[in-house]
Amino acid sequence: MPQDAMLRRISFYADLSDDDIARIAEMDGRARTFERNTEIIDAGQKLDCVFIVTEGWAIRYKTLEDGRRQVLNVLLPGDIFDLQVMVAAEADHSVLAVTDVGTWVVRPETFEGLLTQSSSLSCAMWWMQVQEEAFLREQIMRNGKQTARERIGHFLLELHRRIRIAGFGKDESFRMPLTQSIIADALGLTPIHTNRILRQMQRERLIERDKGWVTFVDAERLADICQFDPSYFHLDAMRSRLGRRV
Amino acid sequence: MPQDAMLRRISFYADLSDDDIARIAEMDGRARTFERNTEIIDAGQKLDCVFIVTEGWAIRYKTLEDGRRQVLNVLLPGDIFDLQVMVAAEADHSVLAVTDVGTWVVRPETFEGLLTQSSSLSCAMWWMQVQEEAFLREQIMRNGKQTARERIGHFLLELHRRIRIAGFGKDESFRMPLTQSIIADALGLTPIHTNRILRQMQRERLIERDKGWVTFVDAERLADICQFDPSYFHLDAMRSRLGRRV
DNA sequence: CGGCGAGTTGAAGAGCTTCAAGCCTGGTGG
DNA sequence: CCACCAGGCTTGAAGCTCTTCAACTCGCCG
Repeated sequence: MPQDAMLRRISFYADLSDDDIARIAEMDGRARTFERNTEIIDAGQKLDCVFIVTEGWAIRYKTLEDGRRQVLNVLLPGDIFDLQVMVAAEADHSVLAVTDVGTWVVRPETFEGLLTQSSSLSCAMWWMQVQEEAFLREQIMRNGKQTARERIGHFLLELHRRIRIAGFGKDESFRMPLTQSIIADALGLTPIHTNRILRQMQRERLIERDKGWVTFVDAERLADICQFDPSYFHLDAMRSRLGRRV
Repeated sequence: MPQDAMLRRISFYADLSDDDIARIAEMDGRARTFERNTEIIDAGQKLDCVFIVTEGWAIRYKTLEDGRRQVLNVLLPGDIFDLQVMVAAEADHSVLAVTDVGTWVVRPETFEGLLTQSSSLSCAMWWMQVQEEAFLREQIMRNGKQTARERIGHFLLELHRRIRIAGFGKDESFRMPLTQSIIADALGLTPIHTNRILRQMQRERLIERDKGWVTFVDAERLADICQFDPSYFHLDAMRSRLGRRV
């Protein structure tokens, strides 16, 4: 069911009642799929619906007039975008399907209804929002003050953790469909340099790459090198609030 | 009155009724001031109140373990931080007073009451939130894909516009209390290079600097050079929603 | 089998950093 | 009233990280 990804994700942020689950399952909306390499949202377009990623990877990005592209963030299954639609804003950036992407499209009123009806759902949405903003801040930190090597390691560790939260991947590895060009555009590097650093990290046995999978050989050492401190995920706060492991 | 800055700012985002204005004026809270160069919020601390800047400049920043500092954003009079407190999160970054800073401190319940009582206020808050996230994204873009020269110009143009919205500055100039070190830490540069570029921009007669004031000699040319496109402020959308100039 | 997108590698060069030193200005105290 | 100090600003020179340009390889799909 297309709402599964959303359910799985929201359960991570809040304890849902049976009513909540029913509300999400019966939520009015329609499925819409996007082929890989197609635009889901174009910068400048009027936003009129909330999207929930049910499947696949997408990227938010901005382009400068001369074509330079900056990837802002990665969207994974369970991610919701954009709550901006609530104030009828225009998109100030674009969203591109990196793989084939499945979405569930919901009218803002429907979504708003969901939030006002259930304080658990509303709270979960706040958490997702807080986390998303934290990702943006961490992205600024990484690209502003870290070396290419640190950026790439940090980025991979973040993605791994997010993929695990979304319910995919394994303990030390995950499928990573982003091209080196996309990684480069996310981290403010050239694809060439990104490639060199990735190869170097393999040579140093920090990571392994095979058929689109990334494996951390020694995640702790890597986290140490990159100064990856996952406190910005706010998992502790959620844990203590919910009284369970997250 | 300390709430003035907040009133002035919110009026920018929504048409307030007399009731709304009264609600803000009577909002329960206390004034608190911070001397320049003191911490307003420390990373890791439990957030328990909403702050509204009534006076002065502050910066949000993160530090790496080895001391490298990244400035994430600048806080100006009228800015509200942090709505994260609504989910009782811990601060994942710090806030530092750059000048002497006046704040109005409000309990989350009080603030939430304000939002639930008035849809205008709630809507204004959404706009501020959308705008703040847009600033973060623009910061990522700038630092990731622009040259030092472009970054500095873009940053100055953004600050000028924000200061104007906050109700300060003049058409082509504004008081800018950030040191070159802070600018450097915001833009992922060294203070030395920041200085060189600033001087170069003066020599090219793009800007003038005097006694902490920055003046744009030819704002249009500068915006062109930096590819500064203020659509991320979402002013058009607000204008059409409110039916007035903003 | 051919072509295309993605990945890989080398060599040269630009942009920014690092280290080092001097300057300017506003505030403090004798 | 002036000397002095500290923080911020300014400039030079050398060097490193990352970019640019160019070419080649690999794997996949029609």
